[in-house]
Formats: sequence, structure tokens, C-alpha cells
Amino acid sequence: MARTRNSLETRTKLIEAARDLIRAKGYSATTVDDICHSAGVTKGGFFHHFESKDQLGVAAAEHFSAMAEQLFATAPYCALQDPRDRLFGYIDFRTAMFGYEIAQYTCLLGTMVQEAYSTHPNVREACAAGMTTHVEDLARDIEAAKQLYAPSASWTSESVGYFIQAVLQGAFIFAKAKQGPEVALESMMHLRRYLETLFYPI
Amino acid sequence: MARTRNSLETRTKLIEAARDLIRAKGYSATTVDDICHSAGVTKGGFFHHFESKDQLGVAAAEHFSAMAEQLFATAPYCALQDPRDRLFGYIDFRTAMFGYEIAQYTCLLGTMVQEAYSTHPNVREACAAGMTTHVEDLARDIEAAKQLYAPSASWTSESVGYFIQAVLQGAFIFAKAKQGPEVALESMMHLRRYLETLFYPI
DNA sequence: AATTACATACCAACCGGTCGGTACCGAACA
DNA sequence: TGTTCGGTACCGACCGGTTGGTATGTAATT
Repeated sequence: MARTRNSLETRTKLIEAARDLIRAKGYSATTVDDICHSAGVTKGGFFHHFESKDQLGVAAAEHFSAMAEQLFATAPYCALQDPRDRLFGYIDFRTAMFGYEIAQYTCLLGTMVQEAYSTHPNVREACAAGMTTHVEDLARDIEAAKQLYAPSASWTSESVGYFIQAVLQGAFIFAKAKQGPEVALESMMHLRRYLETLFYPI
Repeated sequence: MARTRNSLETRTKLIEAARDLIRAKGYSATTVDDICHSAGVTKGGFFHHFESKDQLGVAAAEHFSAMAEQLFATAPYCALQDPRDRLFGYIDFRTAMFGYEIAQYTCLLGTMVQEAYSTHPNVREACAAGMTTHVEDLARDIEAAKQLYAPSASWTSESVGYFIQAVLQGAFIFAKAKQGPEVALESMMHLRRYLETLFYPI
């Protein structure tokens, strides 16, 4: 084993192992030993980088948020001129992700916050922050599209952003429950249909 | 302590304690000791009624499903003649529930299946079954409303039922993350608006 | 008398976290 | 150039407490 003794690399390996395990088993069921074994690090190494399991949860949420931000900031649809097209590009992009394995497209933040919201306040806060940031990013395109296609509509772009995320989170739950994306994909179709009614061409 | 030595009552107390604890802390973080303490039963009593924690999880899912079925089968809106009115009665009824405490209106099935989908197949199956049954019940009104108000629409009533549930599940996640129902309520409003577009009066 | 419905006491495995130690680094100094 | 040195990265044995689950006892019900 070529141990490279790279602090950042080890830390990242721990976080990514946590991300994958928590997405599959949940936060509580994922043990520190699990994470260490999966990352090829010992317990001593783990607690050198994180002072508690909770703090790793927070770090994982932040890491996930950063990854998502980067992913959706560099996706092909971002190059589109029309903000409405970018919004539907986002929807279609996320819909296409349901083609991968469940543990690859589900949201770490939504999974963690369900378990942690009342017992692990730091984790809850980190998840909420990540989700809020993502909605804010999304809401910028929604707002721009609103100015163009529905300037006098009564809804706020922020609430539409949250609605989109709610559908996604619910779709993830059904993908897990049904062990497949079929039902989730139909929900994404309904979501798209709704958004089309919001941004009717002038 | 008035020990009543009533088998069914003890079993129900265990299930309801599990329901409340799991909704607040998740399945894995809820221990058998927790449940026993909360229900006022010892561990011996617990394992007299359930042969494993998993089986309790299954029983809790079934209990929750039965309770929900009863709740939504006897709610005031069920008396309405028009299936479209019943559907919106359901939406408004569920929207109103966001006024209670988080742990009272969130869905045990959605919470459990997030954690259990890959590691506790029996629990996953019980959750999926309960959710499917609920959607089927709901889809009956949707189908009847479709016949009246949108007979030639291309969507299936089942998919609309799942969409409604997806929004609800997502709304629960945001209510937990945000520690309040505001964002969730806005999502319910968007959901209602969408359903209105589906069932436009003839 | 037999069965049911619990309580008590207990277990091995596992949990998050600690701790003393070690391998390795770059900088300072001779 | 070689040596020392303090700090960082990491190891792995260990700890007290907790976990799901069991073995056994006993009082009430049938």
C-alpha cells in the first residue's frame, strides 16, 4: 500500500466514504468504524481529522453542498441564454440523473436531515444551509425567467425553488421505497408540466 | 402503576412509542430500550411481542398505514359529493396538518424507508406497501375527478397520487430542515395550484 | 395444570471516543 | 551535509457504556 500521507486527501477520503455510506444506510446506522474501514484509515486517523462523528456529518454536508454547487454551475444547460431554458435544463438534467444508481443521485442533505433534525442540531443546520444555498442559486434563474415570462405572477421565485426541491426529495423517497425510479420520473414529469404553466410564453 | 396485563394494549403501546420515537430520531437511533422505557414495558415484554426490532418496525409501518387509512377515510371532506372537491379537501386537510408539531404530521413511512431501504428489506417493503395503498386510495378520487373534469388527459391518476405524496414527503423534509412549516406550506400551495390546472372545469 | 404475559438478570458484540506511541516532514543549526 | 527538533499525520489497543437479543423466573389468566 502506497500510503501517501496527505492530510487533505485522507480527510476527503473519509468524507466521501461517509457520504456514500450515509446515503445507503443513513447517518445513525453508519458507524465511525464503517467509515474508517471504507476509507482505509484507522480510528486514530479519523479522530485526528474530526473531533466527533457529528463534525464529520457537518463536513460531509458542506462537502456535498460544494460538490452540488460546482456540478450545477458547470452543467451544459448553464450556457443557455434564456433563463427559462436554463430552468428546464436544470429539471431535465436532474430527471436524467434518475438513470444512475439510487445511492448516486439521492441527496445526502435530505437523507441526513430527516434523521438528524431534532437530535443533531449541527448536522441539521449544515443540511439546511446547503439546501437553502442551492435553492437560492436556482431561484436566480427562476426570478429572471419570471421577469420575462410571468412578471405579474403572485408567487415568489424562492417558493418555486423550494417546490422543485420538495418534489425532488419526495421523488428520492419513492425511488428508495419502490427500488426504482419509475414513480419518481413521473413526478418529475408533473413538476415540469407545472413549471410550464408558470412560465407561459407571452 | 396500574398493570393491566392486556396483551393487545401493551403491544399497541410499544408500537405507538416506536412511532413517536422513530419520527423524532429515526429508526436506527431509536433503541429497543428507548421504546421500552417510553412504553413502560421491560425488554422481556418487548421481545415477547416482537421477535426483533425489525419486526417492530414492520408492525409500526402497518399500524401507521392503518391509522392513516382510517384518518383519511373518515375525514370531513370525504362526505363531499364531487370527487374533485374531495381531492382538494384532502389537499387542504393535509395542508392544515402542518399547523401541528413536526413529529405529529410527518410520515413514519417516509422517514423509515429513507434509512431502511437498503439495509432492512422487511421494513422497506412494509413502508412501500403502506405508501402504495394510500396512493391507491387517493387515486380513486383522482380517477373519478378525471372522468368528470379531464377525461382525455394523458396523465394517469396514479401518477398524480404519487406526485402529491412526493410533494408531501419533500415538504416534511423542509419542515424538519427549516424547523418550521412555512416553506412546506408554500409547496402545498404550488401543489394545489397545479392540481387546479389538471382539473379545469369543463 | 397449562399457557400467556410479562419482569429480571444477563450476555457478547459493538458503539463513539481516548490515548500513548510512531513514522515522517520541513526548518534550524552546526 | 548531517543532525537535531518540534510538529503533523496516523496507528491500533483500549475504555466505559450501550446495543439487540436471550435465559429464566413468576404471577395472572384460561
